[in-house]
Amino acid sequence: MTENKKYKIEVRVWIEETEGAFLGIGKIWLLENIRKTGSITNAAKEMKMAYRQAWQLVEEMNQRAEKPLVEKLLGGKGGGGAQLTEAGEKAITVFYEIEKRIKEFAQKETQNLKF
Amino acid sequence: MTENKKYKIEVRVWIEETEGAFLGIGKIWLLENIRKTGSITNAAKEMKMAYRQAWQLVEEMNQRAEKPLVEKLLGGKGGGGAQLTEAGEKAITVFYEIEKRIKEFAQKETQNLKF
DNA sequence: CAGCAGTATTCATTTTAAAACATACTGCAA
DNA sequence: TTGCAGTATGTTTTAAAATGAATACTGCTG
Repeated sequence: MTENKKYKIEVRVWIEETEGAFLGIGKIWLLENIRKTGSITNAAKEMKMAYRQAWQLVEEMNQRAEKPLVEKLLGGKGGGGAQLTEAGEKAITVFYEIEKRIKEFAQKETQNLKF
Repeated sequence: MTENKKYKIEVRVWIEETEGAFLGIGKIWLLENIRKTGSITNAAKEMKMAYRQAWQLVEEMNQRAEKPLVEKLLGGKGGGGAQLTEAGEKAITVFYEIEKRIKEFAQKETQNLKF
């Protein structure tokens, strides 16, 4: 009896805007970590990514969304921080909904793949 | 009247095997160019990629598919060449079919995206 | 007003991936 | 038996991306 390898379909979903890729799972994780930690600095540490990089991603998201997804607080108690706007919260929800539907659909296509 | 940016969903599809990513659109293009040109060398040129890289991709595909997708001919008239096996042809067909269905489904999800 | 913790920004360094280069090998055909 | 064109494979260069380090700034609080 021949041994059959198992193959499965994987799907990566992201949202494009006129200038190119706008929001994918990486930025969504960043948003979630900002929500969890209250700052870009700590979100970046959580994800073991450079603050600089995280800050740039936030900048890009904010500029290219119709309304900012992250509100940044400068100075003050605790030095400031960052928190999600309503639009930011919604972005997470909407992204995961769409991603879930597409991935579920893709899984259905995974019947009897052979190569 | 508020100006609304246009957002659309993009999807990348690939096939995974136990050891990780196995076959995505990049390798499919390579297969198609091998079919078109009859050799890895010329397929690589067509795609402006290094021969070494193209050769490694073919190697990887062949090892991880149940049966080789590309048959390589060593030496002889014209120095040899490469051509698709039946499994290689089928891989292209199957991949595009799956990708098409998933992308079509994803497009339907693109109604009224707002961020 | 000095300390603090985070944001904002520039510059140098490291890491990584890709490409380029170099050589050996294969087997037909002139 | 030499040329040829492609495969096979290791080494070196280059280019791109991520990281790290350094510095200024912000505005509350003791």
